[in-house]
Amino acid sequence: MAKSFSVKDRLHEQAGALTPAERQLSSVLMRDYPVGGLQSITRIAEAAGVSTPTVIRLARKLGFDGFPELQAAMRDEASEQFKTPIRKREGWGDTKPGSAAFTAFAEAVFDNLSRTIDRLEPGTLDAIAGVLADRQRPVYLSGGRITRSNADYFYNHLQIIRPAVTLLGASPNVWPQYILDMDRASVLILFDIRRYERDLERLADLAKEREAEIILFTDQWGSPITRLADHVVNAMIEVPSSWDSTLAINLIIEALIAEVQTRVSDSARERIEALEDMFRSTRIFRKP
Amino acid sequence: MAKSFSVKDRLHEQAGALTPAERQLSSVLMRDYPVGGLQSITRIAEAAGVSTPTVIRLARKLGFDGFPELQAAMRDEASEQFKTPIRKREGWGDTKPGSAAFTAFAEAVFDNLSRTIDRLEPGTLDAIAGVLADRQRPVYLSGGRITRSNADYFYNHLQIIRPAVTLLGASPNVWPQYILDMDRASVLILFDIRRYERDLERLADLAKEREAEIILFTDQWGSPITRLADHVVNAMIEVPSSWDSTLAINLIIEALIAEVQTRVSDSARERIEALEDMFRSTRIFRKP
DNA sequence: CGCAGGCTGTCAAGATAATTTCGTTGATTA
DNA sequence: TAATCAACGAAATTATCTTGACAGCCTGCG
Repeated sequence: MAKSFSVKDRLHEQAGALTPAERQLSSVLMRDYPVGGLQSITRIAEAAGVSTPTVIRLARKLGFDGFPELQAAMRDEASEQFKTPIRKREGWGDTKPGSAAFTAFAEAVFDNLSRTIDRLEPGTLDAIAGVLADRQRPVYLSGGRITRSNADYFYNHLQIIRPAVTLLGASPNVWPQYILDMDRASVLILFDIRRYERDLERLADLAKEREAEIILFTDQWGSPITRLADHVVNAMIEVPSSWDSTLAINLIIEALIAEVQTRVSDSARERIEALEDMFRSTRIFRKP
Repeated sequence: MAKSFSVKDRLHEQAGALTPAERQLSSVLMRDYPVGGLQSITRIAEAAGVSTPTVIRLARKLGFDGFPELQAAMRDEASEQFKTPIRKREGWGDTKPGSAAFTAFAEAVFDNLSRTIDRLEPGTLDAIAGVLADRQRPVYLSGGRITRSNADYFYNHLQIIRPAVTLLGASPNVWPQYILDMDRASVLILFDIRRYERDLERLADLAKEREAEIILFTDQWGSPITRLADHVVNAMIEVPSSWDSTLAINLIIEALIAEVQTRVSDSARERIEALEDMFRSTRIFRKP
């Protein structure tokens, strides 16, 4: 291969042919590219958690004679990029990641995330995490046409962390039997963003009659269920697209998963370990 | 080495106290600042036409312990200047959105998102959108234990936008019948993040044998499927949690949905409207 | 179950870099 | 014309890096 390829290019080109340790290393190199590669081989190896020979092997695989040559190449690239007067830097400034549309989209998402966080009531997450960390309380989840995936994602994790978690299926016909089981200890997590769905509201009504605690994830305008909910998370969902973005909802979900996991950690540890044993058939890569 | 002034500042500050040889050296350092200072002391000394002890004496005069410290300082400066504007994200300092844990989590997510974008190969999104916008090509999706939800989310939208979209179920037992249908026109979208799953790799193998085009969403380290994939998206997934974050993957998914929607928009419009009519007539939602 | 082969770390030798020591140079001054 | 001293580099010394050789480990296969 010709010398004109950047280290980044070469890494990507060889991506498929890299061994696990080399991938690990590659990701460290990319992390602070290209300046990160300008320290001694020892330091780089340490940062990546691999041995120094592995670094050399990667350098060779990329077509260099040895590590010093790789480093020289990266230094040249760094120097080159510093010389270009205006930030022609890829990624954001302009151009590269495809269209301007993508940049606009990404910026809207960033904006949504910050604004969603800003708008959160201080105690809300804490309260929700507290409720979900109580293993005595059965948890039910349901979502709308689109947000069903979000409910599914939340369910997926919760159900591993703690017992008594139920995902209400897509078809409202089967909901009543679950509703029958609800009581004041029950927790119902609902997702309802615009194009608010009547069925969900009815579900919330019935659950409230049985005094279940309702946690609602909705959009900036607020689903009608707001009036019934004990805890409400308003996420910003508008992006330059025909579709709404549920990324802000996912952010909150993931944060809650982390928090709930922490709170129930002792009791959950054995649960998770048991599960992992069962999943052992799938190979593990590398614990951080 | 008390203060945190840049090397440039220190050189300027000491300008009057420099000896001729040091002045010479200083000017060489400034010529390709700060990257020029990142080679070995020998090379720098040669370039400046001075001896290596002179370099060390200058480093000490500037307040460093030795040459390596000076070099580390210059590397940090270079690295700092390389950071993309978005990533600085100093904003929301102390907006008390609850715990410090949450703030840390949110910051990690922001970092993940921007780094994921940084790392995207320029043409990738474009290429993927192009493939998915071709309504002649049947699309199949599948994911792992956790990422199944992401696949589901993508499926949910794609299936509304265009025909011939299939979500492969949770149980690998039923995959073979779908694989039988695949050919060189088929597109297989896979999600595989760490704790890479063997079943998915096998699926990819079989699909590749039938010459299907494979689109892979994986993590920063890269699933083994990378070697088989025609398009790869590497998302950063590490957060301060026991669980990995798939938010960056979702960002790309949503961006792709927006883009594909735009490309097929004319033909998709009638499709969506038809669907909405059906939803309206059966019952459920109201318009926002 | 045992073997083959790929992956990766340990170790030690050889190479290079960084620092110290010390002597030379040249300018300044008595 | 010495004597002094800062500036500087050559060479020696020490520290660190780079690389090759080798061995352990895991995985896949018969």
